[in-house]
Amino acid sequence: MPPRGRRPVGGPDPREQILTAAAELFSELGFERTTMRAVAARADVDAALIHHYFVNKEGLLSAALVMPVDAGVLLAGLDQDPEHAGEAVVRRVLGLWEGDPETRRRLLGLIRVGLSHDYAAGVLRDLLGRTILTALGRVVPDDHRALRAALVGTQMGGLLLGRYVLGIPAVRDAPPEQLVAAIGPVVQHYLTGAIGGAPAASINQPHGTA
Amino acid sequence: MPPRGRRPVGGPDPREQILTAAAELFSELGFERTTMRAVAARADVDAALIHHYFVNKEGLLSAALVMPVDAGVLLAGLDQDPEHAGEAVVRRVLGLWEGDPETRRRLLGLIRVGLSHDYAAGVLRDLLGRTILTALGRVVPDDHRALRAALVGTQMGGLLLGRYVLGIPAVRDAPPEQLVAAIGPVVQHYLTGAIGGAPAASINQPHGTA
DNA sequence: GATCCATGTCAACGCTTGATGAATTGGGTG
DNA sequence: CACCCAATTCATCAAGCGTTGACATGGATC
Repeated sequence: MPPRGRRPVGGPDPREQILTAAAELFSELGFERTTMRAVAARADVDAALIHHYFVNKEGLLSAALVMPVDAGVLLAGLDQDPEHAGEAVVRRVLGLWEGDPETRRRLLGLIRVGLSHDYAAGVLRDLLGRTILTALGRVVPDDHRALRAALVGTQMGGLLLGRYVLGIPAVRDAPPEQLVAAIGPVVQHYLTGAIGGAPAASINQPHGTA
Repeated sequence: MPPRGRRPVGGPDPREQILTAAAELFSELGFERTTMRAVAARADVDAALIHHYFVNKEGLLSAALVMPVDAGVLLAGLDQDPEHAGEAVVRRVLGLWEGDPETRRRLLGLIRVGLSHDYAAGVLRDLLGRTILTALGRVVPDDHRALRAALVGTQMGGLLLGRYVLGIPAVRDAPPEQLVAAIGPVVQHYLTGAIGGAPAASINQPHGTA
C-alpha cells in the first residue's frame, strides 16, 4: 500500500488502471456482481479514488464501457461485392472477436452488462439496431430496410450469444470459416433475399450442392 | 401481519405463493437484484420462511426456475411435413411466447437469469443445444446434426433476445407471421440445407480491420 | 519558496443483504 | 388430552455494499 497523498511521477496512470480493471471485471461478472472494492483492488488503488474520477458506479460503467469498434468501419465497403456481403459480415464480426483479446473482452462485457443493466442495454440495442442499419444501408434494398437490418442483428447476436456467452459446444468449437459458410448465406438472405410475402423464399447456395 | 406460529388452514399455500413471487421477481430483475425480502413481501410471508423451505437463495432459484415447456412436445411431429419444418419451428416458438403470459414470463425469466447466473446458464445452454437437438432429431440429416441444431438455437435465441429482451423495434413490433415468413426459411436452411464445406469467396477488408 | 489544486489514502458511516436461532402456534397422532 | 413436529414469525447477526469527508502529499504557478 503506497503512502498517502499524490504519488511521485513515473508509475502507471491510476486512472487508466481503474478503467482497465473495471472493464475486465464488468465483462466477467456483469454490473451488480462487480464491486467498487474489487475494481480498486485490481487497479491497486483506494476505492475512494474511483469516486474521485468517476463519481458513481454508473459513471465508472459509462466510462469503461466504450464501444470498442466502429460498426461503420467494420462493415464498410460491403456494397463492392454485394453478392458475398453476407459472408463478409459474418467473417468480419467473427474476425473481430477472434482477434484482439482486449476487444473481445470489451465486447463480451458489453453484452454481459447490457443484459443486466439498462444503460448498457441501450448501447446494445443501438448497436444491433440503428448502427447496423446505417452501416448496411447501401447493401440493403429499400423495402423492409429496418427489418432486414434487425434480422441480421438477431442472427449475429444469437451467434455471439451461443459462441461466446453461453458456450454451446457445437457453436463454440466450430472453426470460424465453417460458421461463415453456414451463416453467411443466411445473412445474405436477410440482406437481399425475399422477405415476407414473397413465395418460395429459398436460400440458394452459391456453390450449388444439395 | 399474521401472528406467529402455524397458520390456520384454509388460506392460500404460502409455499406456492413464494414460488410464484420468486418466479415473477427473478424474471423481472434477474438473480442479483431480486432480494429475499422482496420475494417475501410479495408472497406476504416472512423472509425466514423462504429459507425454511428452500434453504438458499440458489435453492429458491432452482425451485422457481422450472422449464415451462417440454421442447420435445413443442417440436413434435415436425417430420410429418419436413419441407415446412422451419416455418413450423418459428411459428410454434413465437406462438408459445405470444400465448400464455405466465409461460412468457417464465421463459423471459429463464433467459434473464440464465445470462447472469451460472446455474440457469446451464439450463439455457441445455435448452438451446441438447434439447433442441433431440427434439429435431428426425428432421435433421445425420451430417452436422449437432451443428445444425445449434445453429437453429442461435437464430431462435437471437430472435427471442431481440424481440423480448432487448426490444429492438423492427423485431419487437413485427407481426408474428411476418417473422415466420422471414425467419422460417432460414431455420429450414439450417435443418436441411447445405451447410459448410463449400469454399467461401472472400471479400476485401477495408482499412485493415481484422 | 509560498500557495493552490489535483491526486491519493484513510476511516468510517448508513444501509442492505442473506442467513440464523429462538420463540410460538396449530395440526396430526397415539 | 398429551405429545410431537411442521409451519411461521421475530429479532438479530455478520458481512458487504456504495459512498463520503477529512486529511496528506506532490507538482505547478507566480
